[in-house]
Amino acid sequence: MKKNITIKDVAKKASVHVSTVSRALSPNARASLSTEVVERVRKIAKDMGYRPNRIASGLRTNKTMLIGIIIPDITNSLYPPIVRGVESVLEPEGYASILVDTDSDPKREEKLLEILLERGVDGIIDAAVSSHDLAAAKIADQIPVVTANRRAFGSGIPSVVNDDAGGIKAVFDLLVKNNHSEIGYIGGPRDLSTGNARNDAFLEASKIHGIDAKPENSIFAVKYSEDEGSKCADLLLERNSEITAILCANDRLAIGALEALAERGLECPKDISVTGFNDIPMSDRIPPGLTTVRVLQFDVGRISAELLLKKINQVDLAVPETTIMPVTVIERGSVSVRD
Amino acid sequence: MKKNITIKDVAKKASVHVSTVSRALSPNARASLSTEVVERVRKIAKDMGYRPNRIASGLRTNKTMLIGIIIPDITNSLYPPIVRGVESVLEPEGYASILVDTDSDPKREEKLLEILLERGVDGIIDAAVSSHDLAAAKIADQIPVVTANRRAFGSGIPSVVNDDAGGIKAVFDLLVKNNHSEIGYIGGPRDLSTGNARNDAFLEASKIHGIDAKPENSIFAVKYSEDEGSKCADLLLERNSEITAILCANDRLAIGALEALAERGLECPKDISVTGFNDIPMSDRIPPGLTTVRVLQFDVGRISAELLLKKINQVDLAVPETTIMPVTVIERGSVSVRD
DNA sequence: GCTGCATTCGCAAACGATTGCATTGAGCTT
DNA sequence: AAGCTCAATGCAATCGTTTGCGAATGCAGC
Repeated sequence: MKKNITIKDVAKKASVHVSTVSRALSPNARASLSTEVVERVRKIAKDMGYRPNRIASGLRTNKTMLIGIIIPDITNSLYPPIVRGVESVLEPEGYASILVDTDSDPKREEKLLEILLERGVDGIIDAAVSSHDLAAAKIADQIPVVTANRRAFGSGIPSVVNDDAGGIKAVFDLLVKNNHSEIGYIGGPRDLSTGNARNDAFLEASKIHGIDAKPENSIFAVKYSEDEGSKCADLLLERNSEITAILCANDRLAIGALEALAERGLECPKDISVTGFNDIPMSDRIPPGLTTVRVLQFDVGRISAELLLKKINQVDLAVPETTIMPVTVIERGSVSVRD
Repeated sequence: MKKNITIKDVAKKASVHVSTVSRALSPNARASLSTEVVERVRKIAKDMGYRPNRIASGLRTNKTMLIGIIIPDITNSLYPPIVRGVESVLEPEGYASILVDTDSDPKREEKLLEILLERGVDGIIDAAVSSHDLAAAKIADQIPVVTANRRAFGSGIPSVVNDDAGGIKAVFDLLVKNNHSEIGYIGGPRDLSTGNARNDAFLEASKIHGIDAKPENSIFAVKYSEDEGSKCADLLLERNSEITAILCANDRLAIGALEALAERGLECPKDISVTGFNDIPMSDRIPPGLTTVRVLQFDVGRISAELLLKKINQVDLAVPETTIMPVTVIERGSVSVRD
């Protein structure tokens, strides 16, 4: 594996000083050089196959052009679109991204934040924050941070999230419109802002529609998984067999719920309606087709990155603390109209 | 945002030379120092909140402890497990990874490889190579590269792949065992090693079973997508209505095929059986449950990373050029037994 | 008390790029 | 022709670490 060509090699071949090469290659500094020299140096550099060393440049300028992306788990289909959204704005600007997974472990999140700092990332997109995240808050006054999909309450970290409340209310409305009144709720984890917001919204929606939110009709999953969804659905039905619809804080919970229904010999939507949240891939293909709330994860990532760039480039520019992305109810087969 | 603490600050506070601090903090060099000094320096460094600057260290040592992961598209559920597998071995060794998506565009792949080199990654895992990839081959003699899930024929790049041939033969066997003999085939893209291998295996399996592989029973998708699967299935059925089973080179093609069947009013598996490849998430939940070939993507990533580490640490150590991971047929509902 | 050898640490040069400042020289003014 | 300006380029320090080498110290052996 051969030695890399440096700016010094180019300088020698062009018989100019290294600083001249540096300037010739830098779009900004180029102006202070004669066009002939710029042309000559650039040609020589190209011919020699010169490849700038971003490490050296990063050391000198204190900008690595790297950003860190923290997510709970890339195998969870909710997160890849966020990553792509982030990349869609960062890559054209010359940034690359270091991706890390926390596995929803706050300890790991803290450690990974530290690792990212060691590597001198210019900013961090954190999609793995807990609702009251101390680690993230601490990091956020050392380096620009934006949270995506979730928020860390009281941290002052700008966040880009989906309209969790609006989505829940909308599906609630839909259920009520279809004459459901005994509605079960499988909530999200309370230590996540999404869980928080959706749970609160469910209560509020009940109140608005004048429906008594009986405690036995609500249950809270400890994590967003299919298994949890099944368990919760089972409990719900044991506690109240009058339930005609189950509103779930998340698609995976909903899929689990569907499974639990099937095992009990209950048919969806004929016997019981089910709704989800997120519109994850395949939720249209799982029978009877999940009625759910579509979120714009790509755009969540995109806008997070835009905000982050602003914070990086203009340190004390005020950016919106909370950006809420619109959601849309996607009606499929899992909700029936009662008579 | 406050200035970072450097080794120099620690040195001053400990009233020792920076080199002493460096050695005290390095697990290897630590031995050449007295234990008292080591202890004292480490304590002071910790108390001051010293955080090593990997950029500076990388410049000096010419090792960034970064590796690049190239995949076609992280939103394709086939790839996240590979990424996690890679991370599972690299993270404990102190590596972080830069993830990039090619969108299956060879031009982009080439550009991204260049970007990774500029950033001084210590090695690259490429899961986006085409079957005859020149860009990857060129890069591979400048820096350690391992391909995952796919291979670049004739490039000499070590690859970790699934037993594509074995998987296809196994499902073929299964179909034959269930008395299917008029078998349609939706093949993979020819410019991918997976497509290549699976297509060849289909032909070979036909021969083994003494089944005439009629040209009109085979069709090749230009990419692995549900849409392509639908289109191909339609064509297949138009060309030969006697087909009783469609063997697909990939789950997404199979899902598309299932859709096409449904639109034609054909029932799977009663009228036509369908098989896939990969066992992607949700393929168990899509009715009637896809019979497919399970691949060990996490392990593909894991072993790729292990190979890469070996190449990084011992430049001229011979590593296996091809590592083939075992596959298993997962029987679900999409294959019927004919009488 | 001197020599010799280890042990422990400091010195300073790298790594490759960037950038404020100094220098050069050409062209212009008077 | 001297003085001046300004454009174009060179000089050298710097970013934070690592590491080969050499200096200092201490101790053992004689």
